[in-house]
Amino acid sequence: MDQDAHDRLQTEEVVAASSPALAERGTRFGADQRAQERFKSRARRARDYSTKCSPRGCALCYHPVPLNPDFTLRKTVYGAVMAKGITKRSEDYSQWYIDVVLKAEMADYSPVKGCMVIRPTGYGIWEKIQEHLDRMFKETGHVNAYFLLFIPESFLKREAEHVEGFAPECAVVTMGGGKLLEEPLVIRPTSETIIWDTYRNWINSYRDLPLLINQWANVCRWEMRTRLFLRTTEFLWQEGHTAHASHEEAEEETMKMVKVYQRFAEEFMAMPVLVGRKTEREKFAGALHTYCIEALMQDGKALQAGTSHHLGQNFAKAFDVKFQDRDEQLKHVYATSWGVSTRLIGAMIMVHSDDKGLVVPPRLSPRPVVFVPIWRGDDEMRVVLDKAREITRDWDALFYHIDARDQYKPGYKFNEWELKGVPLRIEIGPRDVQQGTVVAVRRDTGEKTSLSMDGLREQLERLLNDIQDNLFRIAKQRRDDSTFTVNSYDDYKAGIDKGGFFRVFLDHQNSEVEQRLQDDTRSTIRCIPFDASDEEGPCMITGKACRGRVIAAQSY
RNA sequence: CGGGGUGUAGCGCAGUCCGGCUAGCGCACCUGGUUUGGGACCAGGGGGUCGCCGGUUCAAAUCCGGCCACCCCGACCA
Repeated sequence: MDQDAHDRLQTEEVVAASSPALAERGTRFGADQRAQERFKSRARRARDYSTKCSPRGCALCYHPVPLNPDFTLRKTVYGAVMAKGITKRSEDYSQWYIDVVLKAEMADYSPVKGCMVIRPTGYGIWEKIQEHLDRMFKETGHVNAYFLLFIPESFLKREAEHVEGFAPECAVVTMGGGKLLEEPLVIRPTSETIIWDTYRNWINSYRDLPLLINQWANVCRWEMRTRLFLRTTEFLWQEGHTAHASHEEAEEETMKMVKVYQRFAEEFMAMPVLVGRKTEREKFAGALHTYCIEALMQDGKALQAGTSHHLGQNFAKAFDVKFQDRDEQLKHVYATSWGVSTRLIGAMIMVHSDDKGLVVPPRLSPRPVVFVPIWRGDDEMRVVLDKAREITRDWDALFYHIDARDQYKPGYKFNEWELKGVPLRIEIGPRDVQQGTVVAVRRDTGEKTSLSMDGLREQLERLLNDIQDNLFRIAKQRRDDSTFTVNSYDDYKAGIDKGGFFRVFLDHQNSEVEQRLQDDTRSTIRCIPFDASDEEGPCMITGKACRGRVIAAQSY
């Protein structure tokens, strides 16, 4: 079906389907004539803007009550001027971040508050993250499965701490098919409950253990304040959920996965991280303890980039998941869960990017090399493009891209690809063709080098490795330069607003200490690092003797 | 929920005080031509319920009343 016919069909169906239904619902909910008119116009607008609007599935057309009659769509920002107009980091870091996300076309605002559209440039990076992590999960014995989006409300209430932690930020579906549901369905904020309810049926014997499953999914948490990629109402993530026969084995798994995250962050994202344990206050709702990786952004704020939880027997008890052990006893299983999300994309941006735009580490780049051909007139165009195609004939198609667009001049393309963070740009013009060379330009340093066309692929791979290493080195240097060791609370208060990780003595078992820290300084204990020394000292707030320094910082 | 800001074409804005021609400008977009080693140029063209509702008026983007949305900064929070 051609697009026009498709649109016509949808229009007719939507109007036919929505108007009577709306009118009926309007009556049912006691809405007056005007509200109905408004809602019809809202549905019409939704139809106009949503070409995918299916008469059976469109949430906008089928919404039972016009929650907000003056519904308006958010403005979108794409398509206009590119790198021009990126706020400098030094001027306004938050605005810089937003500018980079929007202008590099990573994501866009959406008609729904707090939600975003992940555009191909951003989604391509998520796919690379998935590709590498998925491999690492499978290499460590995990398999993928998919559970469900909807969680019966009662499930969430089964684990006391868990429900307390998540209830306030849950979205709940109360209607389906035009009728009130028997039991409201929570849109998953995380899947422990539904998964453990399922695991009960899958686990009988110690021979069924360990059960090592991962899920790639979307989740929904109704946050008060959202930021592109860092905290959105709906986001994408992976959540691993494992079941084990013993506490020790679950602990080993929890530790193993936080280390997988560390390796991924450092080797693929070129992002150095601290690895450690969360305090009681900061741990996952329902866990015995939580391990995490913490990264430092360029503005000196910390960002939690991944977590791994030892859930003990809490969920097994709440959902009655037992197995018969070798000793013939019935025992509750031990659980872990671990996850990273599209927040990692935000981390990548804030660790590596610069005032010219995005900087993508080569290993996260969907196409790390872009050719910008240069020509004068049709003859040269043919020669240059033919040469570029000849050079790349045997290359992996996902290694490079030839930007043959004729409506932009090379200079424009240079800026555009820099804005989008492509690690390596290859300039190839008539002179190069004659000399058998190309010019390679690194995104990280801006350095230009002339390379021979012979063995170009290998030279580029070397360069990419160099860029990857360099990005990590710079990020690590910055992190180390922004990590401070202080002993007095006064010194801490004097320094904390400037950002950075602070190695301090704090009585982290006392939640009042953390509360006071937060009230005084808007900072928190990010983690109790694994590699903390045995050094002893007085808590900088209470003076109580502590062993080992913790990491405190302001955070996102 | 508090503070600040903004709603006029896809984006950025002018016009609003002091009501009045057909609502402008730059970028982007379309057509044709010339260009192309760091954001090209010329000519022509398309695109706007001025956030929404109501009021005042011969006449409202502009004045009055009400509402809504979004962004930023806080508060809150895995």
